[in-house]
Amino acid sequence: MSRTKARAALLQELEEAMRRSSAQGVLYGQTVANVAGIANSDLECMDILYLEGRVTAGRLAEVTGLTTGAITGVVDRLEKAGLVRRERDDADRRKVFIAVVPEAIERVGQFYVPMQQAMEKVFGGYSDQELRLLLRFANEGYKGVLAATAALKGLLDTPPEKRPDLKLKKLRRQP
Amino acid sequence: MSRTKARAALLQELEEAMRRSSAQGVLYGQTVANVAGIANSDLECMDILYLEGRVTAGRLAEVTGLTTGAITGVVDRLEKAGLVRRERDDADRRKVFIAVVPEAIERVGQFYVPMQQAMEKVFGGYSDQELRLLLRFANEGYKGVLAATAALKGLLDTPPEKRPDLKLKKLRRQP
DNA sequence: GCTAAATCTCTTAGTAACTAAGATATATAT
DNA sequence: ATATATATCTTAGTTACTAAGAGATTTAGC
Repeated sequence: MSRTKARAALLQELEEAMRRSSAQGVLYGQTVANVAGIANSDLECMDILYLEGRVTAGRLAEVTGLTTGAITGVVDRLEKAGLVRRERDDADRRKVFIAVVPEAIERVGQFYVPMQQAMEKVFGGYSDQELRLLLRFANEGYKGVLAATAALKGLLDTPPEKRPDLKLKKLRRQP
Repeated sequence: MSRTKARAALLQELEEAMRRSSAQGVLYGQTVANVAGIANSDLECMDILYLEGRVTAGRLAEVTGLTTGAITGVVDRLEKAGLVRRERDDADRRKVFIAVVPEAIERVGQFYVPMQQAMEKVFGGYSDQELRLLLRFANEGYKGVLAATAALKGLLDTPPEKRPDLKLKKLRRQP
């Protein structure tokens, strides 16, 4: 096998391995939501709030791709559960900031313990230098995925008849 | 900063970076479903079918965590869209295998092109040896996530009053 | 072999969470 | 000031989900 061909094979194997592990990551998230007894979108918003801190309802809609109406429902449920608080912005009173209540971090975070333990075990098999490489990849990968998401979203703005549409939604069973 | 403390900080940074990039990965998947015009679960099943090949309806339910009734709906939509075919097992006629129709790979796969391109660009910055490290990590990480998912699912079998429940579901807005 | 239990998918009825459109409240621009 | 824009919420209708159970087929016990 030639040098470049070996690399091509490596890249393909890597792509599949990443795809597989990220698919399993999605399933872990679904399981967390399930065990915690909250909707998937609710957990996703908690995750965004954890990473971004206090954000507006509109920002949640933007990031998750949900409508603002759907976000109202998400925040209603999370607020009623005592996980987040609505905080009106005094500078611009149209805005509503959503903030995680302190104890919620722990209440939700406990369900990530199995994942953290598994990851600590995996990381244990790597040297500091190797971990730094993984960190570099994680950061670059994040930026790559972010760019890819933006590129894909661009397709939504292209005229629908000009892009291939699978037309799967709004299908009802045959009588 | 001491040697071990440096590693602890590195691990924490790594965890956050992974969490961030995997969250963005979820969003990419949602965007694909959106652009393709199919439900999230439908795409998830297509992904499983791509990775595992021909699988039974029951296996899809097991892997996705959906009920078999929900899978019937997923497969109905995918079949009507011409992306999969139901194939009754002749050896055990209760079983229904779901198989991706050949052209569907391309029809769905096109939406992963932006991601592949972004990843190729990222991978370009790594030597073969480094890529092999990433591959090793991806494989070990997959196993770790798989184990973590199983561990978390174990909580579902523990008596609900014995485990911390967020009790968020089935909440309705106040009148 | 024949009956009972188990297994696999599908059906049905009801529910939760979503979208689309527009209402409301506040902010910005002319 | 008035008009336009922005941010969230509300309402009505839709979609995809669950729970429970009905077929259809297979496996186990006698």
